[in-house]
Amino acid sequence: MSDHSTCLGCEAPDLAFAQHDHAACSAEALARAEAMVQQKGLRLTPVRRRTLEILLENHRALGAYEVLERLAADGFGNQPPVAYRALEFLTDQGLAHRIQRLNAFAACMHTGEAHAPAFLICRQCNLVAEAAASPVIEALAASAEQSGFVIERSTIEALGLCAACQGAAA
Amino acid sequence: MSDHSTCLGCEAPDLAFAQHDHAACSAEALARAEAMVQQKGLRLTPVRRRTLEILLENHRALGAYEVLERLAADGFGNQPPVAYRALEFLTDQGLAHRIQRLNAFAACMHTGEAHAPAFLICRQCNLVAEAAASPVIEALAASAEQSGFVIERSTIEALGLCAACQGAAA
DNA sequence: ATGTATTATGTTATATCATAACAGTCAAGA
DNA sequence: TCTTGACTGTTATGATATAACATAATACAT
Repeated sequence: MSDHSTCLGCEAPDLAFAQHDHAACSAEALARAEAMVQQKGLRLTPVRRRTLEILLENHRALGAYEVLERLAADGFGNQPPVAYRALEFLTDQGLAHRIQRLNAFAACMHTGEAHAPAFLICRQCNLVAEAAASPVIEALAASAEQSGFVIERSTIEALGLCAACQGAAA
Repeated sequence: MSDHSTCLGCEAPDLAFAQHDHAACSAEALARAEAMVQQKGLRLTPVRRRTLEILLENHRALGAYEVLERLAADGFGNQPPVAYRALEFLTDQGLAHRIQRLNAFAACMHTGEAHAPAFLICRQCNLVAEAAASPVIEALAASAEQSGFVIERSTIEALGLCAACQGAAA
């Protein structure tokens, strides 16, 4: 599955903040993950799959220990490496992203698509949306190149208020 | 002092990676910090001043515990809050920046100037340069606004290789 | 100059985040 | 079926960060 014609994330870049059929949204991400992993000859083992499901439950970022708690409740190991390893697998494969600012992890909403993500983090409701960062990164790369610096990986995270929370605060 | 005609940082956006008179560079940043703090009616106390000096010694980012070690050696307290509080003061006042990716802190090279910084971090020599992120952030803000998200603070950090380290690696 | 409020520093204790190292288990292919 | 590599679990520890309270310095009004 590399066809994104049905990719909810692609239709709504700020999906997390929009009303949407979340059951479909997460089911699709899971299916996409399974296909991707299989195609690479890797294994979406029970812990890994469950970890992804947990992240997919909503568009918040979860700390490793939150994930661990959930995994332990489901009968998996309850020591930190269990969660960290599953999260590492998911982030390595692009199925999840690490949000530096929160020391937390969020499911990827653009699995399979080459994408340099930027994150919009609502400080009120904690929802995290994955926006396209390509133009942003290109601008940065161009400016960096003036001094010969070559960018390999970038972190772009914005903290603010989503539309709903602005309304609520007012 | 709010005149930037002599601001080394302004002349060379990627100062950290360029050869420069670092004694002058750090002395200027310190002087600028003192002026700025005084003008705001705040106090650049000995710990705070020393902390800034330590960060200014080179263009690397230092972890709080590295700073603490240095402070303790200079006769200040040797418990974490000593370093964290000084660093918090400096970052609150815009005299230093936190590098999320490294859990570390770097002296600000554009004190007093309104600036949204982006950081270029060389993974080889660990130098950190502070580049202008305004265009980058504006692009991001424009895209975020489409869904009504309002950005308050952003983190833009790029990891890569500086010109010198590319040469060394080759 | 003296008392009072504020700000800053120091210390203890603990919370939170993350990984090294090793042992046991499972799955796939020779 | 044996072996190999990958995965999971556990123990232990390291690294980063903050809460809470006691003491000290400063500012400032009287």
